[in-house]
Amino acid sequence: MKTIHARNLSQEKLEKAAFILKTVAHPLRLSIIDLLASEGPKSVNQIGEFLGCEQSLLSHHLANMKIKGLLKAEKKGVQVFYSLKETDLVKLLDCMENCNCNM
Amino acid sequence: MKTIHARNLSQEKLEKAAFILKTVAHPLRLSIIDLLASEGPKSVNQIGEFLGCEQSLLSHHLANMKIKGLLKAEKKGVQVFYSLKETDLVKLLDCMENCNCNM
DNA sequence: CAAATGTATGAACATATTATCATACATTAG
DNA sequence: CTAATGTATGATAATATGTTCATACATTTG
Repeated sequence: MKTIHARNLSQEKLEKAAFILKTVAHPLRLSIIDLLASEGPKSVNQIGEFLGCEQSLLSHHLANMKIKGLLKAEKKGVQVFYSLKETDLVKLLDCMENCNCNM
Repeated sequence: MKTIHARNLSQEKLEKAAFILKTVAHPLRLSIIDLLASEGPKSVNQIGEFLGCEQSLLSHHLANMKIKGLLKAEKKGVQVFYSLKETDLVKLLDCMENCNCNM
């Protein structure tokens, strides 16, 4: 793919934005963000119970979002509490929530 | 994957949001949206010149975004002018632009 | 130490996404 | 009608993503 010259957004901004959007563009991940945003840090099990999601799948998603810088993790004993690293993510959720895209 | 019970966002909202985010989560697509948002309807060739992108690749992306309800197309002679169908997309761009996510 | 609990990880698989190429189609110009 | 231009499409290939399963690892409890 050739270089992109966007009028308003720089190439770097575009790629960063796409990277974040890609990481977030999944129902389960959105619900995780939604949960952590409104409830604060939660352990893997707690998140799993809230969202009705299996441990392994959840762990994979959490690890991925952590690697990509969206979440942070804090270990307390045998449990790991995840929370939002980038609180700006809430803005994205708000944006989507108020979006009347009729598709 | 089991059902998701998000605290704030309904399952339907979550899937709709993820669908839109997925469609948009690509540098080229973001730049297309950015261009159409600031310049209005543009033909495939015009977009290609602006963004330095090949015809076929661009056509595929445009068709995809059209199918998914983000863009609309109007044929004028041999040319096809694309424009934003969902102007709310601009909000998303603004949101990403103002996001200080340090990743 | 052994067992129980909470979490992570790797393999395997299915599916989706992105890009490229060749070619088809539609419209206008000559 | 033929050629030129603009756009769309299908096939293919490469890569990425999402899910499941089995199992490993770490920590606490008894």
